[in-house]
Amino acid sequence: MDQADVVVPRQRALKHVQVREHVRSLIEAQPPGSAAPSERELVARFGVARMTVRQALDALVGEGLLERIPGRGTFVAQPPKTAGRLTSFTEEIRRRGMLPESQTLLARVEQAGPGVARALDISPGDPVLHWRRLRRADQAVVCVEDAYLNEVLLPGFLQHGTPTSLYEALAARGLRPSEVEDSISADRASAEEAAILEIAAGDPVLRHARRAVSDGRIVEVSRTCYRHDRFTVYLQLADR
Amino acid sequence: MDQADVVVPRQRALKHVQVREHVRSLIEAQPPGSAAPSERELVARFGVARMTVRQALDALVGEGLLERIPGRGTFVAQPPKTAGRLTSFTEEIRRRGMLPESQTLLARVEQAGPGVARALDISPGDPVLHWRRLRRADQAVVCVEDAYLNEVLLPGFLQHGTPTSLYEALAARGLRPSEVEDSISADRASAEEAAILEIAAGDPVLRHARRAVSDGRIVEVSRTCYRHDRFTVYLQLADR
DNA sequence: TATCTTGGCTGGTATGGACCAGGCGGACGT
DNA sequence: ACGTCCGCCTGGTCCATACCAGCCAAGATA
Repeated sequence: MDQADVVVPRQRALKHVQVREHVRSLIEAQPPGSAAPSERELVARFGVARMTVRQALDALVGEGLLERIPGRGTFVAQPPKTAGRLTSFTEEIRRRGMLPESQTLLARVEQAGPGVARALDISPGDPVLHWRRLRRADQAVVCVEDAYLNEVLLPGFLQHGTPTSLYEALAARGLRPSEVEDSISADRASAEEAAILEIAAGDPVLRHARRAVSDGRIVEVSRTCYRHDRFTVYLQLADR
Repeated sequence: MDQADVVVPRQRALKHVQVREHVRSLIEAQPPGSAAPSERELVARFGVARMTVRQALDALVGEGLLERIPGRGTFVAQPPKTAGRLTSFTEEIRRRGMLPESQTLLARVEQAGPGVARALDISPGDPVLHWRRLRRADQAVVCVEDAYLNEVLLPGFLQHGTPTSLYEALAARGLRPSEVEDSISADRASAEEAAILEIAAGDPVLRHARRAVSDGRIVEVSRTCYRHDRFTVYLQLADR
């Protein structure tokens, strides 16, 4: 093996990706309904074939960012539409125009118990990161969350301070969840939960359990207990 | 205007549609993982350009029916995966292997109040079907549901008895919801709800509100109140 | 026999040309 | 002043060709 084989993965930018990202940056600040560059215009600007431009636009149309109207042009599609999907607490609170905060109550490596081990698809006793946070929105206490992370996938995850957004930290490691299994139920607050959430024991709470999968690997298992008066889950589902 | 202009809209079958449907029929009986015809094979078979074949296969890949593997071929994808989506109470209970039952407490045409009118996107005072049902799973009381239906879209809906499954009845009229907006929260049972659900007033309940859209028209708005000890919402979400 | 090379397959990217139908506005004729 | 028609622009469809990278098995080589 000579040096020539030790190439940096210098992926030469694909034409259609260049065009796609250029258009994406053009339209992301545009209001819905405004016109995107025409296909032939992009052909001239980038010096590429029209099929290449169409491939780029197809991707954006597929993402729901653009809308084609034959005979008229290509336009920025209506607002996010099916927004807020697969979001974390931080992202969800921000989306509602509030300021998310997070106070770590506990962050340590534990040995997985049988329940957590099964949920994370590891063996009981394997190391897991247990991270308990009290979460606020605009200063008001909203929920307490216990997250269990597969330590093997996240070496030294909590060494350099605790990130604000778990999902953003996972994304930075290429482990952003792409699929989740959630369960949502109502229950009574335990004495411990009530103390943390500043409510009375037995008050209604919303429980949310999540198993998050990234690239076929289970990266996060969490259980969250919400004050019933400060949080509602909103969902948009579509059959396709 | 002569007769030549009065053409039947004889849409000559588009090539890529022909190829797409042919491949669809080929693969719909195949087990996941089996190979689909290669692109060049389809080019030869249909006498079309490869771009056309790719356009056809792109559509099927987009539908999740096919999966491309560079250097290997195109294969029938794993089954839909994301099962049980956009289901009604009846379907959801059946999916859990229990027997759903429904007892109509109220079924009549009312004048829409301001809240329901806004949710149904009609004017206050317009006629709406109000249908309240007590719902059971394996005989056990689970929830009470208030559904409001757009009377204009469903003439004589409750005339010939009340259907068991609302969604199946809607499907029979081509109005099965394709998109829904849900909100889920925890709360305390009101005195009336508690009496119906055979629990104590103030006990925790899970509230579920839904706006269901079919073909761009809002067909159903409902509010459901679940006993916290007998129902949990399960969800599978995926980013795409 | 075990390893290496190679060529034939796959899908992925890209070019450049061609024609169609539909939206739309300006030029034209009434 | 008004309506019609035509030409330009748009995206939609389709063709023929070319080269790339990855997979894989068969044949060549050590």
